[in-house]
Amino acid sequence: MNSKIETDSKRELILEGAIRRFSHFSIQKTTMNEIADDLSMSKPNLYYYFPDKTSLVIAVAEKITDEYLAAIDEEFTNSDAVDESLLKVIIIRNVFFKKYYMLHINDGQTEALFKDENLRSLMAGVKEKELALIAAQIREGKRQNLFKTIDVEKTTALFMDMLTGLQLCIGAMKSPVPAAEAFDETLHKQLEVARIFLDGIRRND
Amino acid sequence: MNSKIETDSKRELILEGAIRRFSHFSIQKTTMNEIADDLSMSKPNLYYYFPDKTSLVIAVAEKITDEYLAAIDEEFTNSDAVDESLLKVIIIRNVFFKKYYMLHINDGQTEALFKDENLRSLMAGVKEKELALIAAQIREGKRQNLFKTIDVEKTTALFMDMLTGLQLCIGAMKSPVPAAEAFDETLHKQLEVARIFLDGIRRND
DNA sequence: TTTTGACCATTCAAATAAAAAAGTCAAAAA
DNA sequence: TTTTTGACTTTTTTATTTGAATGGTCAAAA
Repeated sequence: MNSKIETDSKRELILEGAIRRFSHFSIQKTTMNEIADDLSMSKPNLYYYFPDKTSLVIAVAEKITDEYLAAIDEEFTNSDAVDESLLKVIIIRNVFFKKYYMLHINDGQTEALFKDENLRSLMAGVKEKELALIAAQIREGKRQNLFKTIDVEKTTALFMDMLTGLQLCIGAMKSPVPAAEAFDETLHKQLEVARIFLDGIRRND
Repeated sequence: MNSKIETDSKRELILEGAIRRFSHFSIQKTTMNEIADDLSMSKPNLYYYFPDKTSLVIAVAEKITDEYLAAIDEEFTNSDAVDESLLKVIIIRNVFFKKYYMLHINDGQTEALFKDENLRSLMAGVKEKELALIAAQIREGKRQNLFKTIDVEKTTALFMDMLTGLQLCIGAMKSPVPAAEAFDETLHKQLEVARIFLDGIRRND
């Protein structure tokens, strides 16, 4: 009997291989055979660790989104100025978006995958956690009398919708592979609007 | 020889018929035959007034966007409070978006059509004019010392991008025919964020 | 317990055929 | 001369087929 720890590390290896393929080409364009070949293993062996492609995708999504949420959390715990850290989160968002753009985990371009209830609920959960983190930060800003007496939940939702909307503008001018400049332009716009937004909810005494 | 005025009124009749079809079903789903039949005329007769479908579409787009720009202009000339009129513009935008949603003049869903250079430049011109109108209003707000010393052009662009982005969120949850609630939710979000945005650029003495 | 070659079933994409729509023209009607 | 039309051609779109690629299984070996 092999150790659980070795099985886990093999799973980890597969995940990393899958992420490499997924994020260079897309999920749709990478085959299970390619992932197996990259790792010099057979396809059935892959299926020994992951029952099907969907569960592999979900595991990948879980890993990546955990990394993302951890990065935000890290920023919030290590920061003092509330509004500065909110701007930093925008940068973190964009780093991740750029890095894992090809996965199209955000938009519904991965049509077929997104019919899967598990993936849907995973992403819903991530969005919820993300929202909770940002909301906590905004609530803290309110507590510090930095912000006006706003409805924290609603304001947070607006803030996030605004960012997402600006993000979508990138996909709207749908070149199959969006140029690097497009990402940077989006980031820039998001930062500018966020600054105005934060000014808009800032207390002015 | 028939009068020019009669020819023009016939063109107008055709335009109205086309708009009716286009906005109930989409541009793609309405055929030249359907438009002709609606008006009890033959297809070749239609082609006597419009050389091809594209030029008919462009004429329709021109008519509608003129109506839109006129509505904004009207609002701006008849208003006194700058920020109030900016919020009203959001409502006007949404009325038009809802009314002519099926035309998909905004987004690039009308793929084929949008390869047409004439239509592209028309829409670019409309966007430019729209931007100029809003910019004038924001500039007026600045002149009245209502707003901070901001870069009017950049701020206007951000304001519009923010609205467009929020608009796109509607299409992101792409149900083929978006529910009426979705429109209203978008309008509501746009108004809320716009209020915060305007607070953000407002002078606070 | 982990790994694999050989295999099946399903899905996807290229090719093709069928249908529909865009667009033309010569001639008639106004 | 301007406007209108029936009959026709060409182009585009849609449906169908078919062959290859891919996801997924299994019995057997390591």
